[in-house]
Amino acid sequence: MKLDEVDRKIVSQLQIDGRTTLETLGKITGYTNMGVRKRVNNLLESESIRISALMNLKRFNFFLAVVLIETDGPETLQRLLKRFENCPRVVYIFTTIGGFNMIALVVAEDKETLESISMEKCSLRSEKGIRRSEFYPVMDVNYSPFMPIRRYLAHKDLSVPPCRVNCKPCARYKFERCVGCPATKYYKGHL
Amino acid sequence: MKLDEVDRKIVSQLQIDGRTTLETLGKITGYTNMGVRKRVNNLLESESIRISALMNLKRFNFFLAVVLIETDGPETLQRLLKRFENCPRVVYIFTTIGGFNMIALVVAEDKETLESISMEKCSLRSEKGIRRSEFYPVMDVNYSPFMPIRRYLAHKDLSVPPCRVNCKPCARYKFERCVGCPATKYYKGHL
DNA sequence: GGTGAAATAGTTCAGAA
DNA sequence: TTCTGAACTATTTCACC
Repeated sequence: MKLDEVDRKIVSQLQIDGRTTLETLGKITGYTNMGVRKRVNNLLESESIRISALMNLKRFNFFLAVVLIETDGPETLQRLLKRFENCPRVVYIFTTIGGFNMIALVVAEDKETLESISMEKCSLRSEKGIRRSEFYPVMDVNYSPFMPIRRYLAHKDLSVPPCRVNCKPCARYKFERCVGCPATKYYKGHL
Repeated sequence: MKLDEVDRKIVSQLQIDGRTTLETLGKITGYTNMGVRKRVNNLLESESIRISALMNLKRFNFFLAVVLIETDGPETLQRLLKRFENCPRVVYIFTTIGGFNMIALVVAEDKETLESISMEKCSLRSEKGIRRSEFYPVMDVNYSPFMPIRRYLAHKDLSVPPCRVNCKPCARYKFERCVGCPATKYYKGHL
């Protein structure tokens, strides 16, 4: 995908405000609103860009962590990716080249719950076949506190979490040291 | 910031499509468009959410890397944060607790240029006071290829890059092994 | 990419809950 | 304080150039 000057102006503006009207985009580019509409629609339909609500981690008191993982092979890696595909607490999982072959960004609504996804049965590290892992709690997110948090707010009515690890029998959940999975009816958090 | 059921529905929908009309949001929540307008404006004005264009890393052939850094103290860390504040290639810098105290997400438009920001004078690791660093090129971004890339498309007219390291005298830039900083007039990339 | 008219959507504000 | 309804303004859409 290549962008010309006009596309660049459009995308730049939509980065600042994704709801900018076609009219305004027209003024910025010197096109009519129909002209930019076609550009914007092309960018969206080709999935070159997506216009989406990001959440302010600071405002919602989200706690973020980076998890580094070394798996014993590609099967474990694939199993992990599949298992956490719909986990609301996983923002991104990168597969990487190097000593660690997987780096994940995870999020939770308090420190206790972040601890759960660091060590409990529902954590990334709990998967069989992980040789080594490191967990880095994030103190501060620099440059922009806005992040594309996935699915945190949807359903809340499942009886089994997307990762298939039930919260109910978990000691941390029982003793109120974890708010549980946001996708299930067991969720006790504020979101 | 706390969200009620209505806010949650609104934000959920805006995550899927940030340009959803107030009318549609009204239908989803059972409110009138005025009702949701207030909600949406509150969310935006309080900076709880931001609606923004994300770029598809795959579509634009972006190369991503995770950089782990251990600094010799808080001064180095602050200096680094300040220096890369406006670097278009830095997506996020997290300050963390643990063996590494800084984790950055960086982006480039080809492998050669990614290599530059891994080792050249304009790289994060070039800062004085770094004890140790690791660089993990990302093979694959899972779950969503969309990322809030900052400032990549703006200006392109500076004579000195935001990090203050000139591209012109750099050997990699001269020998076409780096497209240069996207914020400057020396930029030779496709974006 | 642009036009112009029709259709949708957004805004304002007085008043109800 | 929060939402509604109706009138008004702005924006978007559609078929066609």
